[in-house]
Amino acid sequence: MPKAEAIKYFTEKGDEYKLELIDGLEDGSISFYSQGNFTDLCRGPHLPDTSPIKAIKVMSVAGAYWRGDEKRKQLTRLYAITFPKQKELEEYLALLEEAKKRDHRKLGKELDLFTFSEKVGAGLPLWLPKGTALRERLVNFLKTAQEKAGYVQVATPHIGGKALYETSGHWEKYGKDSFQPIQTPQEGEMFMLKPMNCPHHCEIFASRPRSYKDLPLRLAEFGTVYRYEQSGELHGLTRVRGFTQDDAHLFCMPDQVKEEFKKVIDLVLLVFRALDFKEYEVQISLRDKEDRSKYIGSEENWEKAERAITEAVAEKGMKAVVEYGEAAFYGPKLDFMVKDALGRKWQLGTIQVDYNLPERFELEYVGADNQKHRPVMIHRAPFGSLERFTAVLIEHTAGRFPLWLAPEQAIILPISEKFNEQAKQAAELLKDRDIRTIIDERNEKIGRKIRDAEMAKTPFMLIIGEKEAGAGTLSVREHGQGDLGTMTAQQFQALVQERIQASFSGQ
RNA sequence: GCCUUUGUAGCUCAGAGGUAGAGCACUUCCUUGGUAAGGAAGAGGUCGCGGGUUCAAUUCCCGCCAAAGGCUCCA
Repeated sequence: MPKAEAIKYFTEKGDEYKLELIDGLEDGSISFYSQGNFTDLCRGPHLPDTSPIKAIKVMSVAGAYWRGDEKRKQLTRLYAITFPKQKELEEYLALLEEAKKRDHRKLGKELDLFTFSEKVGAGLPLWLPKGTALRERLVNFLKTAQEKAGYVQVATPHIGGKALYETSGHWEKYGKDSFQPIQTPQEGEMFMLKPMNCPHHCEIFASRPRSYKDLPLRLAEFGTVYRYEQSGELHGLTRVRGFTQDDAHLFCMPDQVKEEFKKVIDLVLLVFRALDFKEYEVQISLRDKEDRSKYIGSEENWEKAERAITEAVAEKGMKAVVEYGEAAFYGPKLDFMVKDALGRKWQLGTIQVDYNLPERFELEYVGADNQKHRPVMIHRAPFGSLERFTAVLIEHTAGRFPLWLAPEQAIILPISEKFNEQAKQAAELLKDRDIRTIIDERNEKIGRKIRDAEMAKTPFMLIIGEKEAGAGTLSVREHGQGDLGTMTAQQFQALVQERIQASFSGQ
């Protein structure tokens, strides 16, 4: 249809939205499609005809901003799904049901990992003992890996003077949308809850003169930060207002950037491999192509930073997608995206090259030439945040954590109360052998104890009855597998160690 | 923040203008049982919070808070 005719058609219909769309279309590329007596502007075709549509279900309704712009009006969007066969629709719905069972919010509650309290506040997770046990293991795992990679740990406070964020640019960029400054009895004195760790780390770098011999300086901190996320964005542990980043800032000389960046890629991949994350997308997050006002720093710095990332990725031989407009305001990023149970993508690991904050904080080191030089910063977090990482881990494993991470690795199940004493002795023995063990001392039958332990997804169940008490052995049952037979505590320990080692060597 | 929906016991949920109910969990007792739920009794709730309408509100209306699915945002 010619453009003029299309405009006439929608003017008569009084459809301002379609008129706006036509306005942006080339004359000659304007097509209409009809279905029955319904005719509308459509780029089409989606289907040759409607015959394959046999099963339809409306999934949800939601408001959606016109053309994705939150300053524009919101229209009602209907989400519906169709299949050629009713059975396929049912299968798809069953699949969704299965995915919901892996939902970390549901499993987090069932497995006693974390909780929320209205009194504490939305988006402020409370880690329960079992969740904390898991979290601490993740932390220790990464700390060990980082120590090997030449990182040093630092610790900084949860707040920082407002001036710190004026220097970094965070105040200007996010100040209004942040938790507001904290006042003190001292007139005019203000502190911010820290939304990032980098400014504090910059000050550590600046705390004394640095030599090129000190570089790269790798400052690591499991730093808890607070961001006032929009209320509608909060989502379980994946999007929260208080979270702990496995953060580090690497201060390097310009010619060290690429090499350091590649080493960080290796660290992220090590983490993903250890946790069996096989499906992830590597995303190069660059600036918005049109709107450059969102970013700080010179064109030259940005180009250098983007080049460092692109080249490092190419030299690593990694497949990556490029997304424009996804960069941080101070620099481009390499993001590792992983999907949750329902297929929603989340950013976990991130590595960022930053020429700008060192400039803003006037960071310097003395080079071999005895001249002052500006370092380059790499911001990086392999997990991203412990909260989000744990959430995705729960959904990937459906709560059946790798043995080395399981809050409880074994549960001792006495056949009857008569064997509780022997169970306690066995538990002590296993704890001495560094196996996290609990006992089910309840007055219940063995079938019941096994059922509950299976539901709690405890990796190993150790049954002690008359036979075992007499022989000094344990009957071992593996979660989801069944009876493995009897063995001594020593043999069981060997089994556990073997399993843990296997999970680290990629089976 | 915006749109739609939801909020009843620790959990999953039923209920109705006349001050609440089930299953599981919990406590006690009986049972001492060998690989996925033994039996009985008991206890447990300001029906998210604050207003309003009404003789009477947990139920109807308004506001707030929180949650779910989207949109927008994400240092």
